[in-house]
Amino acid sequence: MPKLGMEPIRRASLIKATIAEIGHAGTLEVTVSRIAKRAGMSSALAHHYFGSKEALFLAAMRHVLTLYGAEVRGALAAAEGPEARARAVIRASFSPANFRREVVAAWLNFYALAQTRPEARRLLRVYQRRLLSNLTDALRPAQGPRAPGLARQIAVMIDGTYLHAALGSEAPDGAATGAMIEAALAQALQGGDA
Amino acid sequence: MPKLGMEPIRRASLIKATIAEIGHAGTLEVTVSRIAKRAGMSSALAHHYFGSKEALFLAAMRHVLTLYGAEVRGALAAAEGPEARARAVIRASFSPANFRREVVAAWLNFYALAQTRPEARRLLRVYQRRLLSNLTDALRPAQGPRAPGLARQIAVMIDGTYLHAALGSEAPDGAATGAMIEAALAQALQGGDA
Amino acid sequence: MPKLGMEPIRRASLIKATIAEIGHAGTLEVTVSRIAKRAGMSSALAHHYFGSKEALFLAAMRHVLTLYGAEVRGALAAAEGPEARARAVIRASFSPANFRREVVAAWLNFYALAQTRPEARRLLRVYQRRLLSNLTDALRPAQGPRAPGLARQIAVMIDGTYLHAALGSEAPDGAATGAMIEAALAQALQGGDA
Amino acid sequence: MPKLGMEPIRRASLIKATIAEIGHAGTLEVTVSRIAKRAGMSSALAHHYFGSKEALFLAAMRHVLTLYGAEVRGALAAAEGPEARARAVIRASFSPANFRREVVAAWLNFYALAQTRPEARRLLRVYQRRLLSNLTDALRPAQGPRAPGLARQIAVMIDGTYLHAALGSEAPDGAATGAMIEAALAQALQGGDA
DNA sequence: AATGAATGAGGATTCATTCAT
DNA sequence: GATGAATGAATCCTCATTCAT
Repeated sequence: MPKLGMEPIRRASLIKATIAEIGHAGTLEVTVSRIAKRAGMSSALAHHYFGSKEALFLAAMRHVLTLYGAEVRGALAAAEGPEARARAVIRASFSPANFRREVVAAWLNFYALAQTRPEARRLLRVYQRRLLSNLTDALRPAQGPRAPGLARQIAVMIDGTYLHAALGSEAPDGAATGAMIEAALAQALQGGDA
Repeated sequence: MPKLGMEPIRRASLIKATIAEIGHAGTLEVTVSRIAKRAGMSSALAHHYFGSKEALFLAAMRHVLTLYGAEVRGALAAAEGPEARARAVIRASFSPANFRREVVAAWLNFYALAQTRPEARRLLRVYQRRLLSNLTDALRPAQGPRAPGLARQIAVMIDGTYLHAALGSEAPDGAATGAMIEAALAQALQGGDA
Repeated sequence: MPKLGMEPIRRASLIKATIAEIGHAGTLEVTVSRIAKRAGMSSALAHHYFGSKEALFLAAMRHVLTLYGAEVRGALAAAEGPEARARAVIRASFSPANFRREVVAAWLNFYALAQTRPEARRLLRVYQRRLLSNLTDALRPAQGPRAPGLARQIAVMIDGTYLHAALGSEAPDGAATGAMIEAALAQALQGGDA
Repeated sequence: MPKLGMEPIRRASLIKATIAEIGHAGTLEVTVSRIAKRAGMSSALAHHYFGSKEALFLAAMRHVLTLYGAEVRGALAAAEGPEARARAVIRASFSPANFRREVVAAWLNFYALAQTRPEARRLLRVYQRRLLSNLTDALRPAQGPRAPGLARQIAVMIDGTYLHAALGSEAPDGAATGAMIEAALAQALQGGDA
């Protein structure tokens, strides 16, 4: 019997290395060799497991989006009350795990990738739609017909914040950023009630 | 017979072609040859005028940012009253000239470029700072200490909207988008007054 | 529990798969992996049994030539009289077993292989020599000194026909082809007698 | 004004080098780099002029076939009388220019190539058809309905001879070979008349 | 016996850039 | 000013082959 069960380990290593490398370089123009080296293997093995550079990129995207989705789901489960649910989504978006320089850089580059690769675009669209529906569902009980508009507004602010963070030089401050958006939300809610 | 005064024309052609090509490809991975061909000259000439691919990209960025800045300035000059000035900035951001698929795609890619190239980063920072100060200045008379926060909120929404637009499949609708942000602004102002 | 006696079975599978794969691809540029997969095993096992890709190719060649040789011998044994013996050789060359698209393609590629690999060349030479002596022996009783020339003429026609068949789009028609050569032979004999 | 008119020179060099390299290696598995080096340039330039390895191979094939066609046409023009015309075709096929080890090896590999590449197959088919019609036309005046069969017989012998020559170790002897086929032809004609 | 794991070597292709004219 | 010519360096990808289990 041969050495077995390496595949999932290698795949995970490669995905992690891909995100790290893209984050580090700030570009999608990273070579498969670099990624493989960071993951501790030959580039040939990377191709063996993923078939192509693009497939590797897409897997990395899927991974980031999956992690994010899981975090949002977890936060939603723990939240009680509509407003709390909306805040939970925001907070998850800026949790330390997601809102790291590295991941933010990768995220931005995935947006760029989505311009060219249909599959990447599809993935991001799914993410957007889910984010939007999560927010809308959370806001509807209290805001009724204003919910979709508010949800969009918040979604746009989350993405815009990522964009800004990608430009900052220091490590992005998730807490502060989240607070800002939550404040905007609070104000919006308050304004609406007035 | 060397044609005199060709330089500025050639440079402009190349910059325009660069933006068009990046917008069309949705990537920075466009070749100098393609750009040059679109501009109706040899790639060698492109190098002659700009020295390197990177320099050409930066010039294109500068061009986009300059156009945008001019538009904002124009709108500001025509606006009367603080709120009108804030709305003017928003509207300029989504004017037909700026908020085209092509330009949006280029813009997004410039953000990605800024991750790697300090000069690109510098340019985008200047743009951000100016946008922010324009908005803050416009809002301060009526909002006082709330102005910076509101300004940041709007700025983030503008950028977030660009990001979203880059993902959409149809031509982005500047009017609708601008209206959404203006509505958010109005609400924020109203909420603040309450 | 190691299965005993698998070796000959595995080897035969691999040889068959090699011919099939070359025939199917029309090239020697088939990978060991593909061959092994077609034979239902891992490429590592193929190497275990044959040591190298080249050795596998040579074994496949040997197989084809051996089959052909057997067929010729069988036909000769059944033939009575000089002319019948010559016709038997021709017929064997275009028997359904040998004159299949797949085998013809492999055959042609083996000729190409013989350009580079001495062992492959040696094998083909042996085949040629045998074919020639079979024909010569068959023709000598009736044709005397003309036998060698006639034999060569027929041999050349057989090989040329394979070449043509390799180019045809439909499955090659062994019966018709053999008939043509036999007719040529008959004419030659008749012409000689005249 | 730049250095001009290199293209045809380079293309010719590359085609010549391709044939030489294939002939020398006896395989299509020659690298573009080797070909380019033999032609005295970088492999990048080879790609610049031909676009791909396959295109280069096809151009080389076309060249060989064109040369052959020209030689046949020349020989036909000089021949007087039906039989002489048929002999001319044969002789041209074994002229020193065409029947060189190198070219024969390339020829054989082109046949192998034709198994995979439709364009290569098309080219060879054109060659075959032309050869056949040349021979048929030459033979019809004297042989009438027997012409097509005879033509095919000769064509097959020509190709078979190339195959045999590819296997020989010494430089192939065009004169002797041609003579053999001509003898076969003569005999066939004589036989037919009988 | 058998195979998944792993890689080194190599090859086609691309491209920014330089240069001679 | 302008360009065809030319290339070095890189990158993705493939594959025969080896090895540990």
